[in-house]
Amino acid sequence: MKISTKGRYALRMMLDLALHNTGEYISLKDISQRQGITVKYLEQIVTVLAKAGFVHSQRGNNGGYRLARKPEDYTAGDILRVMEGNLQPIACLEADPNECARSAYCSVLPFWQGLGKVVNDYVDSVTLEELADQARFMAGNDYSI
Amino acid sequence: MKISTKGRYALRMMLDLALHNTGEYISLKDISQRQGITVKYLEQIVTVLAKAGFVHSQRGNNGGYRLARKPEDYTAGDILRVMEGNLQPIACLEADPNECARSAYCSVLPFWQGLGKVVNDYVDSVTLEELADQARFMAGNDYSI
DNA sequence: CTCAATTCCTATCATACAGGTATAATTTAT
DNA sequence: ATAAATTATACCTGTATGATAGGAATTGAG
Repeated sequence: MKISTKGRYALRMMLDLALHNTGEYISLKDISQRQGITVKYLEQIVTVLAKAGFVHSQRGNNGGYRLARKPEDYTAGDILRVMEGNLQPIACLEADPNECARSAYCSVLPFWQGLGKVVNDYVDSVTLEELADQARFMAGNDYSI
Repeated sequence: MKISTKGRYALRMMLDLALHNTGEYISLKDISQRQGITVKYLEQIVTVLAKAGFVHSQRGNNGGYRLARKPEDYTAGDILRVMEGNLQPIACLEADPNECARSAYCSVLPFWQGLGKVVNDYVDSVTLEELADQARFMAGNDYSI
């Protein structure tokens, strides 16, 4: 019952991009220094975010990444689901194909469905802009975090 | 972001005991047949439950396990936390010793704390008795599930 | 007392995933 | 051209998960 580092780091990376959302491209090197995550690991994470259309990339010198939309148009849930897959607590609640044989008469299923719902509702209630606001508030306008 | 089979099976096992809560001891063999889980795997799970004082065991012929308290005195959260550890979404939120170095100025921490709270509040809002009611309702008094 | 049922204890094993490193190819701005 | 950056791929190590298995110890019933 844990969020993996990929999901956590993705959130911090998107937050970093939101705090430096000037329109210019931000290099992974800069993000790496601010966040204390190796460039190599960030590459793996940002590749997924780019494929999902969450960030735009620019190759070459002065290249890097920037947000594809405005910070208020991402929820934390959007970002986490891209990295972690759906946020359902058990496999039975994912796509129907690999449906559990007991599902028709599984009396615990509604309980798990309820848990999946509160989790997804919560993470979708927080936007990237709100996280950025929180970061600016805590850092007193020092966006290095 | 998944509950492991240990947690899921523990819940089904406790539910099975609740549905057969006659005061007599229930053998793992019986539970195994009803739940489709091997006796050997059930042993591992019930050992944890017994150490936590959630079930009482009786050795020897006609031995087995029974609930230590009434079904309404367990929450699903009690059972899951015993098997899964605390249900916090990230390690930073566990015991203070291995505290993250960034925690003092981590602007994402409140978000994760909020997620941990909705998860724990939800699982603590459902009792074993309520799960048993649901099972009896769905099975029409056939407690085999 | 003995036997059978059952808990208890300790291994073992395969697989998957997490977390991270390394190397090299390709693209682009200047 | 060349430097900086992305992109792709492959590899590595450790740990957790999801089981299975063998056997010892305990107990109740006959």
